[in-house]
Amino acid sequence: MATNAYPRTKRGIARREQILRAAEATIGEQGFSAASIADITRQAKTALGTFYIYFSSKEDVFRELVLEMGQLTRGVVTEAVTDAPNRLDAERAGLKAFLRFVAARPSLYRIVEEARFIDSEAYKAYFTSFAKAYAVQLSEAAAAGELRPGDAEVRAWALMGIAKTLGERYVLWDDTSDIDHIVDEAFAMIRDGLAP
Amino acid sequence: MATNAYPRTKRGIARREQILRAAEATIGEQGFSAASIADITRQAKTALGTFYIYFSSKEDVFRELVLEMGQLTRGVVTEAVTDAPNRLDAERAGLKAFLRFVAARPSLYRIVEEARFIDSEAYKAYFTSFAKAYAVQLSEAAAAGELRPGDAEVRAWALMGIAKTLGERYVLWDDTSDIDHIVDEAFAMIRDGLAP
DNA sequence: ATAAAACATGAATACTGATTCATATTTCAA
DNA sequence: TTGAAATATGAATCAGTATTCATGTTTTAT
Repeated sequence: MATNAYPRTKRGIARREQILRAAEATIGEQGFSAASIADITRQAKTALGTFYIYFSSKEDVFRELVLEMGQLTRGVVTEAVTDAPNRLDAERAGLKAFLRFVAARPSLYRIVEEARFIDSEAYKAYFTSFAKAYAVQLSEAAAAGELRPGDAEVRAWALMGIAKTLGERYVLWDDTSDIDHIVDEAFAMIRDGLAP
Repeated sequence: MATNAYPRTKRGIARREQILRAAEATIGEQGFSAASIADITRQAKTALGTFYIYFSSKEDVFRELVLEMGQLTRGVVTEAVTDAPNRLDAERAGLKAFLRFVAARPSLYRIVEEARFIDSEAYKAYFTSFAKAYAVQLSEAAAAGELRPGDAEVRAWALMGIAKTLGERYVLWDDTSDIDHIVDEAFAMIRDGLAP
């Protein structure tokens, strides 16, 4: 029926979740195009048609995963940052929390990045909204004298760029590295710059 | 014949180039999956089958475009950096040259980013090799006292992350912004850090 | 207990688009 | 000039897979 209706029974709720997690794993590993609905339902141990009871299309699950990632990342970073005594400490804590999250949910992270090519609106919305909130924090911190003055929006995007790229390189590609070391080095640069 | 042989006549050389440029534009705009061979050859004003005289598959043109981007970026950045008096000036010049290049060849840039999902080996090779050369520069500059000491590899990836993300946000999404301003703000952060 | 609503199934449908191929045309070395 | 090699053509082939649907099974409200 391609209803994408929310399930009304316990069984339904569980099935939908099964399929969502299978989609996360399958699409995360194989990529959006290569992952077929059959692959997803096979992994979820359900029949092919069951997929369409809960999702109206492949794009649809994908979008839901991107949304989910948005909420999770925001939650994880926000929580990590709450008890930081100042903005610079918050930056370090936020970066570390983000990289840990990438390590914990690599598939979800890859999906968000692929969203750029599958559902660019969702991708833009995700990062633009994140950047906006981020810039507010940076701006306030600068006003409070906790940061050197500067364009908060450009800074927000630059800092997100650092986090994204380090996550890809040192967590997705090579997860044996010591995250703490990466965070320390990157943070030193963020705090003090490269000038001697 | 799916030979992917290099052409032997002037006409052949010109045709191959036509198709390559059409592939750059078409794949760059629509993305790899959405861009069909028919779209590409239509744009190149050739017959569908002609494509397979010069390229063995869609992946094949794609890979060539990624390679091409690698050479061009390296060339552009290297040249921009040659007559910088010191490493910090080189960073600024390199960032500006990169953003200008993204503005000049947005399709090529999008293709490289999509390579992560289409031909991840080519993608990894491209960035790993770039990062390696970059890290050498940073390392030597630090040894010469032009930069504060620090992990050159992490720095290289962080700096590449800044460039990539700013390129996406301020050039691909919103090319009306003033590139010089973006470069100045980002560079100030790279040089001096965020600490007050 | 029972019927209506939810949910599950997987074979069949439908469509897209990559790749091939038999056939023409053009180029170029001898 | 000429014919062998290169190049051009686009209809036909072929494979994959997203989505539907007719038919069962399970759950839940009464």
